[in-house]
Amino acid sequence: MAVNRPQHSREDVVRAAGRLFAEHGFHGTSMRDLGDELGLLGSSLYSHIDGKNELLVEVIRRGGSMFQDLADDVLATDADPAEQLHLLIRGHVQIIVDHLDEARTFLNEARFLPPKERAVVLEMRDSYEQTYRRIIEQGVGTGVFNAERDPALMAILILSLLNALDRWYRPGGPNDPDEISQRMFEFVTNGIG
Amino acid sequence: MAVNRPQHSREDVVRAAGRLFAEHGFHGTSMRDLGDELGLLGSSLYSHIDGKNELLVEVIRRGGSMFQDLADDVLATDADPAEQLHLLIRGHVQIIVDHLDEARTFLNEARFLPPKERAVVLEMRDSYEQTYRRIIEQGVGTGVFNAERDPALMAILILSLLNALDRWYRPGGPNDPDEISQRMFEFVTNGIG
DNA sequence: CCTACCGATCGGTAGG
DNA sequence: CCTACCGATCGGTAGG
Repeated sequence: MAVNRPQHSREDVVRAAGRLFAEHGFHGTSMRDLGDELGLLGSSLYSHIDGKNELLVEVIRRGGSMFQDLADDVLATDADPAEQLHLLIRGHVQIIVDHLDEARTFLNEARFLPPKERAVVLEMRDSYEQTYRRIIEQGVGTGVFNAERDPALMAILILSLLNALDRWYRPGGPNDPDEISQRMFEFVTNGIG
Repeated sequence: MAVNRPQHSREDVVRAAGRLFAEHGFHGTSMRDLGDELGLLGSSLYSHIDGKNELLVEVIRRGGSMFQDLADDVLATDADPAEQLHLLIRGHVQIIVDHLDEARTFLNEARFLPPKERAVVLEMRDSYEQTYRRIIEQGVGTGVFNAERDPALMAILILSLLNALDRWYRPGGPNDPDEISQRMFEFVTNGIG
């Protein structure tokens, strides 16, 4: 009897894992759940991957690298600080909207990563936050921002706004991504006062 | 042989559950973990409670009712909209700081509630969000706020800011709660521009 | 609150 | 990718 032919790629498995981890959480998703999602047995997944933890690492790595790439891209422009902040906000919203599963898993499930990989994610987040902080500081320097009291806290608050999007954004909802980023940028620069 | 004497109250069990659910998530916490936390066996917990789900419901109910009470208290004042918003922000920050475990469980684990209880939480959140929206609308009416384009979205953005606090607040950290709420209020009203 | 369990489910493996 | 498992752990119960 020949071994059955694979019907799915490793890529399919990672994507399905992202979907389930985002919706039910890492500990709320069993390998059998994941198998069901793809129409095969839980045990069959091990021909594509080494273990459940590897899937979490892979999904979160994908999520994290998108934000990292965005920060690199924005820093590579010679736009002024206000424009760079606008680009960061627009890009961040776009990532969450376009890659909701990976973003949600990155934002909500990273604490369940093995210690070493978890440390890597914490460094990535810190570096990403520093990008915001430096741009704010530059904007304070040129007078376009008025946050000299605490740019580090302002960076946290802006990221709080952005990262909460994965909790209320619904595809096809009343607000499209461009409108959301525009309103967020206006809120960040002017508040509601 | 007499039955052993209880060393813990139901209250102890619920509080310990809040601690573990907040840190490891509902599905990342076993009844044996919870027993360990209290120095007894997992099976012994069932003399205090009916099941694991009941603990989740109870912890989240406590979290949610604090925010509900805050909204009621603030609406009962005859302060102007800006002052009411300030009170909401200060109260919300205080709740998260003072009851971090219940707040984190309420904010992050409610999706694992049984359907009926989950629906109750969604209603509570919606009602709480409406409180923010109405106060913003009133402030727009009196001219103190400038958000006539979308008060509903502004309410979401303000709550995004507030609810993210449970992710970065560390007891005894560099920012005390009063300072955090003050900076948040300034950010909400003026932004960083 | 413990002893002594229960059936179900977990992540994962050997072999084809 | 399936068959046929494995030991460990899960939420929970009966009885004292």
